[in-house]
Amino acid sequence: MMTSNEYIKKALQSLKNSPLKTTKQRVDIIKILFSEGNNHFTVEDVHNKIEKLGLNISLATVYNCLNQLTENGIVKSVKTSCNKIYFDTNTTSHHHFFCKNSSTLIDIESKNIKISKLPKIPNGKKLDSIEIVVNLTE
Amino acid sequence: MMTSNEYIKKALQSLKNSPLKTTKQRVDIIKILFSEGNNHFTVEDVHNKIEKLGLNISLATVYNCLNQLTENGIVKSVKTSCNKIYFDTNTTSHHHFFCKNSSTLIDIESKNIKISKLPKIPNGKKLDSIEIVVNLTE
DNA sequence: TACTAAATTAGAATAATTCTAATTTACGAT
DNA sequence: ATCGTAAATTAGAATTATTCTAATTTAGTA
Repeated sequence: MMTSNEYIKKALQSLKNSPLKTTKQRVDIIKILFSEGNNHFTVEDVHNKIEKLGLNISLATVYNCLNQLTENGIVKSVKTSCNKIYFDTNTTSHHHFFCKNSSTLIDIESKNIKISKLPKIPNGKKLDSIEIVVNLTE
Repeated sequence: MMTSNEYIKKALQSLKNSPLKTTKQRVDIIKILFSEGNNHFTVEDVHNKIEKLGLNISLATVYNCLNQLTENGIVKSVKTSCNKIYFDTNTTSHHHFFCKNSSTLIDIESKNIKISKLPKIPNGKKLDSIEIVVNLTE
């Protein structure tokens, strides 16, 4: 199990290895995202934390930053049956519980869910990814 | 295999059996939705067909109608990794291919996909539904 | 230290959807 | 058949999430 500092360090290293510049805003956002290890955030969540910390990062930057971290494999984005995009600090292949009442995501490790039969992929297309969401109620 | 008229008749009967009133607009929209059997529509798709047919149904009504048909089990709604809600005339339990390039949905029959292992449902929650989306590229 | 492409920013723009409040309609009761 | 009423429809405003724009600032290389 990694400590939160290790998660942050690792993510900052990925940022350095990416073509993205290491700006103050990106470092602050990465610290917020990875301060609790694997976690899920909406843009709103991140922006709220920024305000609470007294940091001054515009909403546009939060969007830009999260999108670019996603494009560069530092976080992952997840769409759910509510209308917001969630950003996931767990970039390994995995699936999700989604609780409709509380609008929260919970990771399902790959090894804990198994598909034993898949349909034939339509002609001319190729498999990109399989997303499984197990919807929960309270 | 049902004919399109049979699909329409069946849906209109479900409308009659529901607490919803049988209005001209709802009948027109059901005819559009079910005229090709199982199919997927965005609100925009439906509204375009309405315009093309020279019908006069406001966008608000299309939204209201599709939402209420969904609430009453006459259609199903599907969220995809693009940001639109799709309405699905197939109300049986099934899954989807989603082609990211063309933004199209294709049904996967329940029997053609099988989950052989499921994680433990978190305490205090209960299983609502499992949504599997097999994302495709061209 | 200076240069330049990239990043940040505020605010406008867009896109999908929902809300509002006035008008119209479906349909059960008369 | 007609009436009364709750439900449905409507146009347009409002909201929500997100992206765009264009001016300013900054990171990192030369």
